[in-house]
Amino acid sequence: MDKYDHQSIEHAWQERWEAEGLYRSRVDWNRPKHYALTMLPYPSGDLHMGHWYAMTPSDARARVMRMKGYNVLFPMGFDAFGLPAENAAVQRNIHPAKWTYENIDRMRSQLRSMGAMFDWEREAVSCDPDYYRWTEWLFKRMFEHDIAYRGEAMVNWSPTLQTVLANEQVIDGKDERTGQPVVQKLMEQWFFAITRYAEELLRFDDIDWPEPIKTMQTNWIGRSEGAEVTFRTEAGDEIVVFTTRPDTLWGATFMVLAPEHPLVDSLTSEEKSAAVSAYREQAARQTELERMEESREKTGVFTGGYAVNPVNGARVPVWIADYVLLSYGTGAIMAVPAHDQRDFEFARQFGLDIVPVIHPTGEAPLVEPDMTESYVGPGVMVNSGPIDGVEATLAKGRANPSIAATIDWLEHNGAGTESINYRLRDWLISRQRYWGSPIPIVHRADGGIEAVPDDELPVVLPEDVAFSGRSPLTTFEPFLHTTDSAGQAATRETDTMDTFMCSSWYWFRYLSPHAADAPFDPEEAAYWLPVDVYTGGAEHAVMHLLYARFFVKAMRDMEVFADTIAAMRAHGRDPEGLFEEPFLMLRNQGQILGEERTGDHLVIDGERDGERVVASGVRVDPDAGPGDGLVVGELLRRTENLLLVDTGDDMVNVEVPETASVDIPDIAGVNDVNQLKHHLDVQRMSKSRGNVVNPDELVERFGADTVRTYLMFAFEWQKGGPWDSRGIIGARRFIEDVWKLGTVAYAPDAVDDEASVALRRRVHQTIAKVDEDMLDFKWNTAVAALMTLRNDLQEAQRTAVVAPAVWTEAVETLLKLLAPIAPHVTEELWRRRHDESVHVQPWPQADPDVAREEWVTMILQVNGKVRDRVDVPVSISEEEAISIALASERVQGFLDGGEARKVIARPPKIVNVVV
RNA sequence: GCCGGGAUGGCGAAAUUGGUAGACGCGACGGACUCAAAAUCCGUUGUCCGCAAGGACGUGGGGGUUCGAGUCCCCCUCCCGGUACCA
Repeated sequence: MDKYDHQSIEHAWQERWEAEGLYRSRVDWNRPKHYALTMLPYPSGDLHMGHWYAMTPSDARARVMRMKGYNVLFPMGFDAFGLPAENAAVQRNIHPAKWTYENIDRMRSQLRSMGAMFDWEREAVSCDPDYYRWTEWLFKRMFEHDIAYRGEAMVNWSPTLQTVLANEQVIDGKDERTGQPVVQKLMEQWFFAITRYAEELLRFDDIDWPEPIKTMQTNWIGRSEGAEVTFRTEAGDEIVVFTTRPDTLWGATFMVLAPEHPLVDSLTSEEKSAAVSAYREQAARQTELERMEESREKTGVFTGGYAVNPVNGARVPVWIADYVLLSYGTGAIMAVPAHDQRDFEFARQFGLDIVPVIHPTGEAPLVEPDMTESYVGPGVMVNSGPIDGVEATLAKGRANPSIAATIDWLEHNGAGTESINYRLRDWLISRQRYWGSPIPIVHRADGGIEAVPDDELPVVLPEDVAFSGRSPLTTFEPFLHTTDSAGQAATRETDTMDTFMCSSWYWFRYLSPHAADAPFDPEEAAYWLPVDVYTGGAEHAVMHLLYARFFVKAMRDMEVFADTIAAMRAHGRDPEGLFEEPFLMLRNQGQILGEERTGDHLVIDGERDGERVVASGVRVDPDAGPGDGLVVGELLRRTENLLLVDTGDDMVNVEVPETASVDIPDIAGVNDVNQLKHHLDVQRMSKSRGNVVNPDELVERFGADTVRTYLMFAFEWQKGGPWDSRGIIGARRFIEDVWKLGTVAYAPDAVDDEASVALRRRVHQTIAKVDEDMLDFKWNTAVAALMTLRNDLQEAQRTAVVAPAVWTEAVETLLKLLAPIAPHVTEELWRRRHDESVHVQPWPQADPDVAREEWVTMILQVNGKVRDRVDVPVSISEEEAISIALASERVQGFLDGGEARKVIARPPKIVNVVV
């Protein structure tokens, strides 16, 4: 028996699989297809644990499907445009293309070390002209169908990055990548009309996606039912407002416009003009961040103008305030302070009228001066003319009687219409950046724009450019100057596309990455589409996954799939419903965090103040013992400047005032409380925290099979969790044990039929368990079941009484079931026994008759507490079960000579005797 | 604040969806092998009481439903993710 040497085995098999083309996937209409997709990585430089965690289980499942007889496509590529490459260019004077392709080369070889069944012939790289030619082509189709349009809009401008960001990329008024503030700026930009698909994007009927993702997308789209109501200014201009509560119109006592609203100028009276423009300037200067950091106190100014409430002719003052956003609804609201908390606060702030129009259910009528907050509960409409007495419920839209009545009234009287509003805004795809797909548009001398002809695509990024801060496209003359369709001088569009554009269609390019006359080959697409299962991180819940869905729906409407549908029909496949959604099934993995650590060992000097200690000095010293300070112990928890310290026999609360000194020898410079490490402080892995676990080193030391097995075993996949470097040894022992079982010469001393039957039973139970768990993404329990089979095989080897055929079936089943998880070691062991690859073996099938247990342990309870256990045949009847239970000595003891009041029997599981 | 998800041994986690709580693994402890250590093998390992047989307690906290609750219902606490003046 030779020793398990993971390095030689893994290298050898990776090379041989590649040479044999084991993982090439070809269209074969005689076999069912399975398109498994895992999110493509950004080529940042090195593959990290997160990639392994996401990809290797996805690979394992694809392998199971393959062994189950499916023709499986499992491709890989790189999402290669983006800002980091450009930053590298500026900082290190290396061309973005060079930086990107070098990273791709390194990551490709790291990906190969996983031993995954990626079909590298189908690799697609989004920054290849071969690829972005078709990104441009898709943009052009969008342009032709008016889905892509040019519009002026308040945009999120990042002064740091010198570019515009999508709403999805702005978190808390800061850029999600750099954390730098973002300001509002009016600019002409390219948009995709994703809002046109809002309604369709809310439907998830035919796809199997996690509920949280569906909820997040639904919230992001933010559908609101209500009405648009037209108010008229005294100058005769119309102000349209959107409201979800048209029934409260009779309580509208003023209006508020967004500071940027176009009607502000004409509304503003002369004496208010200075105050209004001052307020508008101040609002424009503010970043979103500043708006949020401000106290929630409402600000605003009166324009001096008035409008007329169309339901009752009331004259209402028009204000401007920054709590009304130009980009949502119509940029103007009717304010109903009695029944909207924001309006209420505003009205109190500026002494505006508050008129209640809902009489709360079961309470006294609202009296304005006594109100301390708005009333948003149910009741009956009052002071509301035609809808007085109508019930107002908590239901939204027409489901609420008062809203339905009001909408009918508005429509009948021409004052408004039923309307639906979305929080979702059109997708801003312009980026003032170099390293992205060019937008194939030229600007004519006459100010018009036109698309670059298809046969001139792609508009190629010029290579020989210099990088500073701004995009070189804006100044590089050879790129800038071109001619339009009439041969006149024209300039190129210098914006490039958001990289989410590239990743919104990449799974189509995988089908035929070299196709020269279409984004994808209809013959390939007709067979492989749609994607059957998609795996990746939940952080893409609203951006990538929403854009991807939008793209497929838009492509469908632009008839990009016409040839594919024709090809499907030619092959007898029904295309109905196959081009509505990109990914039929979606599953998200969690995140692997940095390793847990113990808290700092602290020495604290200071004074006791009742229960707590107020520190004068805090020092980290691992060697300190009791008596070295007032409080000595491990830091368990820190909340702001409050520490919870475990001294070994007590928990002490310590307050660390700003004046206290903090000394952490490992961290240079002046230290503060925030730098103290507390117990169980787990964080995302990052270079700056120094808690990155490098998969390359683990693969070198333990082997890819062990790393794969451990990642699948140690976590609940959807959840993730902190890395534990101690646990990996368990996976390694398991792989080594499999090696020993697979290489040992088994020769029983004697054969015991009962032991043989028992082992076979366990084998078939394991098949059923692993099969179910692997399809259901429960890798941890699948591996646990295989470990249990390992334990049984070791036992069988020790006792040496099972029949050789049973032993062989057990070992070979273990190899086949483990092959998707640990593809190298199982291949080596299998090929020592057989000529073919283990990876093309049929997936084992559980025989229920073999797996069935004959005897089980029945639980005997008295008053619901377990008092005895007895082995019974599974077929035991209720009567037999009860008589066995009552005959039990232990049960008798609790009966104490008396009668059972009641006996509940669930044979053969349990009998509960109630006394 | 609102919307999701969660809390089970020293640790990662299981639990056929109302029926033996803690499978599987890590760690720890004891033993074997060894001059010794590592590796490996065997055993123990929820807590408490008990020499033992056994008993009591135990799935974040409090109540409830049930013969029986980690699982269902109500209330509360804490943690994670998303989102936030959306009219």
